[in-house]
Amino acid sequence: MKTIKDKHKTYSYKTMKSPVGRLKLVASERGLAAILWENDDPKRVRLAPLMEDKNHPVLLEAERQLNHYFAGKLKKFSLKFDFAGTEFQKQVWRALAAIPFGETRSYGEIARQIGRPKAVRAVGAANGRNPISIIVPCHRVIGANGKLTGFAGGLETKAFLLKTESGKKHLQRRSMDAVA
Amino acid sequence: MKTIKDKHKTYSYKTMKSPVGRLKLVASERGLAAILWENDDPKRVRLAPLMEDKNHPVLLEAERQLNHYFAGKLKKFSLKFDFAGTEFQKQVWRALAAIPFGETRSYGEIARQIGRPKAVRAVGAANGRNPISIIVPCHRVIGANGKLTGFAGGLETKAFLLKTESGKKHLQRRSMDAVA
DNA sequence: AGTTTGATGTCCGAAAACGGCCAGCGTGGT
DNA sequence: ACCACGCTGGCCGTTTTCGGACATCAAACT
Repeated sequence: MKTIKDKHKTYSYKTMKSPVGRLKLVASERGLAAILWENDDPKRVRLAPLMEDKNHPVLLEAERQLNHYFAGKLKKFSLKFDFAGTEFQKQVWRALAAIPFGETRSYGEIARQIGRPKAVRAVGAANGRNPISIIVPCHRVIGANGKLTGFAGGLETKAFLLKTESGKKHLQRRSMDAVA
Repeated sequence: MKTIKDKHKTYSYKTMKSPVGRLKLVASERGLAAILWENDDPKRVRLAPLMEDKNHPVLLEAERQLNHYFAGKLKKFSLKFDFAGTEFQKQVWRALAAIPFGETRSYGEIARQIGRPKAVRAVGAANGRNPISIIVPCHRVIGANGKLTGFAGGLETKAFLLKTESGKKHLQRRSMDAVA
């Protein structure tokens, strides 16, 4: 039984096409809440009541910036987020958002950065729960050995995104090789 | 850790004095949500963000009716409720609300009434979680043998309320004896 | 007349499982 | 010596699972 509907907040969503497949953008009145893949595991990011709203200002703006990004014309997103998660998760996600275009970090680096050097696997888990794909660039986090380990949108997509952003610094090349 | 604040609904509350101690009335825009005892176990009824609002119309009306009730001038409350609970719990609570002034029911009777004759203990549990004390008269539910078994506001209060309503029918007298 | 037993929905705490990890070793090949 | 691998063990937040405990009561025992 157990039929409480408790997430009283409701979200608006709209979908858009992109080079990495159809995306579902989700927002509340407080900001962008999620970007999900077409076949995203429904229990990876959990959001209660969704209502379609193709004209939600936040969604329109997010779509606009994404299009620019995929066109190679935008390297830094500028949007308000409405994260729903634990304190720890939000710390991780904020750290992710700070990784510049074209660079990568290891899970350990993120762990150290948020002051929990040993919470490495936990960072991995939080990464996997990042609700805002692409814009909060969890794809820029790779193994300390340069290997691409996991990605909700599929490893090919992760590789594609990194390749698109490539020509930069860090472990970029090696990670590309690692997935090939 | 684990610090998600998820109950996005916010409630208004105000307190009032009564013959059974200070009460805290809580309401949403949809109706009365709770009436709690001064020293109510905080985990008995859980409500997220409370904001004091002494002029909330629902709260004022509830206070008015309660005062009339304690003055012996009101036997039937008339208010909109905003229950937060499982389907089962809401069924129980609705059944409670239907018990007339001055009468009592056993946990088993309630169980049968909602069509789950065997869910007797579950009814007891749901009773214990009744958010709206007094107005949703969980004090009118007693053991099949007439004993007063439990009450968030204390058994004395339960006895007091029943006594106040007494002079009616059913197991009333016996239950009074049972607690003495 | 007491005592035991089984059925029921929900909550709570404890414990275990589960990851998008990684440093430290040991091994085996050059 | 060096490197590339792979295995191992420990680390950590979150999720899941599980075992009781309840505002009971009729029926079947002792």
